[in-house]
Amino acid sequence: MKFEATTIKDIAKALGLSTSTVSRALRDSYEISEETKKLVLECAEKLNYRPNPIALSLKERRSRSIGVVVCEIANNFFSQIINGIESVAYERGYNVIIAQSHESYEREIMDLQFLASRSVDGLLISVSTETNDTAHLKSLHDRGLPIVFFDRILEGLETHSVGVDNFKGAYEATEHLIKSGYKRIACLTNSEYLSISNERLTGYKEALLSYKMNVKENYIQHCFYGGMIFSEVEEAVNKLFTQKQKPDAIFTTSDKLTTGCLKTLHRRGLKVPADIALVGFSNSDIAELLHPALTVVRQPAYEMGRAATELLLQQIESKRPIKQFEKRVLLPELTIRHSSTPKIS
Amino acid sequence: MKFEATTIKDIAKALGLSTSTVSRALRDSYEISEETKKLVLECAEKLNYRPNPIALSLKERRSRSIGVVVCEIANNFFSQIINGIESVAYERGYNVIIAQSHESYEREIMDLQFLASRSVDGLLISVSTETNDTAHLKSLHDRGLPIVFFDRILEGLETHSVGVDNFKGAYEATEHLIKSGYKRIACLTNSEYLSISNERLTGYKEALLSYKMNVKENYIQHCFYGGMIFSEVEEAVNKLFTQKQKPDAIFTTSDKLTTGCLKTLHRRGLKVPADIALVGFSNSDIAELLHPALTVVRQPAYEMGRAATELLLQQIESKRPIKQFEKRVLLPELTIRHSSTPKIS
DNA sequence: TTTATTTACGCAATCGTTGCCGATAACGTG
DNA sequence: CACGTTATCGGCAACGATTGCGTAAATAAA
Repeated sequence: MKFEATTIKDIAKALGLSTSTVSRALRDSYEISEETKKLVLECAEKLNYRPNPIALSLKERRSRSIGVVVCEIANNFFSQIINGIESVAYERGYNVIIAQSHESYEREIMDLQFLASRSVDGLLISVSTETNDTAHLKSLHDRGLPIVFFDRILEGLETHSVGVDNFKGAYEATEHLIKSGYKRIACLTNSEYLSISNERLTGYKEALLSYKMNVKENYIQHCFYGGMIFSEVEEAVNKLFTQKQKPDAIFTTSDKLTTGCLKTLHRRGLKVPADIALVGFSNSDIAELLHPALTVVRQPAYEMGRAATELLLQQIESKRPIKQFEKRVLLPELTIRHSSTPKIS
Repeated sequence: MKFEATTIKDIAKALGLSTSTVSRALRDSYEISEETKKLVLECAEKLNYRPNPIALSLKERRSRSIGVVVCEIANNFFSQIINGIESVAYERGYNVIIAQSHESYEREIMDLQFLASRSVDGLLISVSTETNDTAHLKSLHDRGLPIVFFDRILEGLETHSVGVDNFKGAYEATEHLIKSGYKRIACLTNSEYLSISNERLTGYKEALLSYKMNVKENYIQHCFYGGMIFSEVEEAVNKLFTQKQKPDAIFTTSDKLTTGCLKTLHRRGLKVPADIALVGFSNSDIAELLHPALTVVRQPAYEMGRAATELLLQQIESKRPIKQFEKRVLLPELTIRHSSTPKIS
């Protein structure tokens, strides 16, 4: 099964011209007479000619495609990010090739191999939870592949990056719980490898300290796979309830952790917020429909995707290597709903 | 900024061989001595050689990439589908290029242009809600581009297709409402252009008729943009409540319609299911956490994506044009939760 | 020893496009 | 008339990899 498209040769043959002339006529070169140009253009139209991007890629050594690596597509936050990425890429005539790491370092390396071998012009990546070194990225980057980090950012590689103010998001969420009267606030967070985990965790801790509350390590649970595996979340939540002093609120630091946590609380028959309050990072657009309506920290995912892609394309299309790298930080937004209703005590 | 990869020429030069010999050695041709092969292989390893897929594409007239057109990525159902698509494509060494139609016919045509010009080897498409003819697809299909429909299937084009038994899903959902004691069951559905809408609507109607209940046209509301635009859903729901006989249950036929409907009911201050029951198609994985826990018809989205991609790749890689087309129909699953609790009357 | 066969490799064309150079004709200039 | 200029166009090579064909050398067969 082949798909035969008309080439510049077909036009040349039809008009008795050379391919060079046709090529130039199509690119509106000054060397070609208006008459010939018109002929060529008409013929191209008639034969429905489309330049072959593959041939162009080969010649120009660029593919006009960018690679995107995320842990999962089926995740509100990332699908919204991809939406933003796709919108800019589309505007600028670029393909988006998507790969999922499924939170596996090994798979991430395979993804990069794959994307590099497909000659992507640039890379947008939110690293997997297992990733704690930059070796695999560095080798590509050193060979000249533009890379932009988004969401999960790795130190040790000089590139652009786009994220949110994780500290602020976490601080405000925790502060909100404190101000709502909660005294024993636990935190469910991702792998310690991830920059975002640590920033959010720090925000949580700082908020507690600001209000003269203790940071209890027992109240901090790490879920290595960040909610991708439900049983892990369930176990972490259960651990929180083995404490002598049971927490009266939980702050969760990612989308799947938040929903996973809520699910576990439901299964344990706990009432939110009566028995325990819940505030979490989430980009679900039905947070208000949850039981109870969820207080969430929402990230501007679409804008993050757009910003990251703009930075990447700017770098790809830059004539000179870029030395000055930008770290763009957007603001998360706290939306207060019922899951953190002020405590009655 | 360029990304220089090692080519077959570099190996040839390094070893004092011709490119043909290197090429053949790498492909383990019988014409090359074991000795030379070993040299070449070692050198390729050392220089970290990766064949340039663009050059291969140009020569073999295939790009090893497939195009996917959906209305929206940021939608549970479609992101799960894409997950399935990506999994098969990755296994088989294909790229996935994603385009969104945003439910616009015009945008869909542009997407197809774009994908065709990027020389995709095949196309997976769930048409936009505005699409009601096959002209744009037919011209590509006639020129030999393999196409597989999924979810939303268009008549008038002989291709493979993958969907669910929409009739059954809708029938069972409606039947469940009937058996739960609901008497005035309304239906919120998508554009009449879409095959899935009609099949689901028919399932709804047939269920009513089977139980000797009237089909009231006033109880059927079409949302042209299928929930993509919230205000449309809100308006449709509000219309249902202007009836003299207000409905006591709503059946919604797609993911965003279901959540949009629930959101509207919340805003109107209606209790579900006490004031009105709700059952809908949805692939949200937090349906059980909604208020109330939602009774849903869930489609095996991941499997649909996998099946569609397998059919497409089979067609792409087939030597002879395929004459016999398959319509693969998977089974949706009804999960009963609280939003359709038996009526107390 | 001569001829046939095998082994192992190189040359060149090809995919579609463009850049560089060269060619040709018409025309103007001194 | 000789030469330079300009306008228009064609030929060739190259991007990276594959492949049909040709061929030299080595080996086997006659």
